[in-house]
Amino acid sequence: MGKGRAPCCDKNQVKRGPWSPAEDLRLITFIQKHGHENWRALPKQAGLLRCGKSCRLRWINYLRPDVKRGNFTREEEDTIIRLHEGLGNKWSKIASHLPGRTDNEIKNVWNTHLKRRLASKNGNILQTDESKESSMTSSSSCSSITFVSSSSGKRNLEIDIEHQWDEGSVNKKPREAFAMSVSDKAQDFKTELSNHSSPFEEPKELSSSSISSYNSNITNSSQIDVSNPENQAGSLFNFAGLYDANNASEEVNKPEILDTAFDIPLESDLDFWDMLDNLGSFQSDGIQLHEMEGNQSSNFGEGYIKEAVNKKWLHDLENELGLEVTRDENQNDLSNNAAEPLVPEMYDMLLKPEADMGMGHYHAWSSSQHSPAI
DNA sequence: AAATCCAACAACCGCCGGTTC
DNA sequence: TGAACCGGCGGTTGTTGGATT
Repeated sequence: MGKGRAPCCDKNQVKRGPWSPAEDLRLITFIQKHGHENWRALPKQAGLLRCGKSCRLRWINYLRPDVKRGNFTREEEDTIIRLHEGLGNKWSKIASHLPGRTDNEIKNVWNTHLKRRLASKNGNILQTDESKESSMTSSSSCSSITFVSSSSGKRNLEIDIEHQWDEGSVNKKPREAFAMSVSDKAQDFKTELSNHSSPFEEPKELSSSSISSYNSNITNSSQIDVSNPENQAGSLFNFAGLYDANNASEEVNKPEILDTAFDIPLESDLDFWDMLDNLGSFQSDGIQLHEMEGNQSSNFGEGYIKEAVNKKWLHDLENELGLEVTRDENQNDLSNNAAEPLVPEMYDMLLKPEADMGMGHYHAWSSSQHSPAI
């Protein structure tokens, strides 16, 4: 073990604070192409003015495609509580039992929810509020749609179609209340969705079991198969959905070197530009159910009714969220229209077959060593 | 409507253990 | 053998935005 070690980086030379979309994109693109064998060298190689540690944390906790977002399910919470009894604050160990969850996220959940809940339990104070809360937090295990709208500590926007239709927004936590405000607006689709098989039925199959093939060892899962366009597109969607329009301007200690989004060299990032091309063609014609031939489209049932329901719901949702953007704008300026990528992500999540549904922020690319059993 | 409080969570910091030279 | 390097971990802080007063 060394001593008197040098700091990992010169704090004066690196940018700190929230990550900008351009930085995220650069990091994602670099890791997709080259992996992350050396975190310390990575920022320089990738052209990022960030500490290697910061890059690592950003990737692991946020950008990694297999990060599962959204509320913790009741099962997950119970698992955390159980594991914490045995392991204590060994967040990374606990995280290894929870596919898609990061140690940081678990730590936060513990500190903000579970610890308090246990405290009140132990004090015999736990009563109805507790059960209310648990019924809400458990909702995301099934068909929740999560639009992560920003990158820096802001609330995620979550719309849980199946579980929040019938709940009032009273006594909701902020996030749930906001989600409710959206789903309330969508109430007029409820009838339609109940009359026809809902586009969101599929995710039910998707609970934690379908994402069990998770590799918690980041080091061994660094490489995304960039030869697979689906990985590229999926990653971009995942990434792109992280921002809102305003966030792009949020900077701390701006060195102003990276904020010209998309200044990735054309020559060296052909994959990336291919990715953008795919994205553009994907969204340029609106919802492209027709392209989902064969088994994909069959996952959602067939016929125009569902398609119409999908479209209607989606457009209403876009309106509700203020995301409605002309397709031309989308294509012309991706970097300046940071809110736009939410739309393709929505499409992505809605249209992808069940294997990918719910993986909007979650891609299992390795399944070697994880054993969820406790 | 403004001020304050508080929950949530991304990000930072410092230390530790393993590995390399 | 031990200094240096590196990734990882756990604790803590800072920022944000909704809720409450």
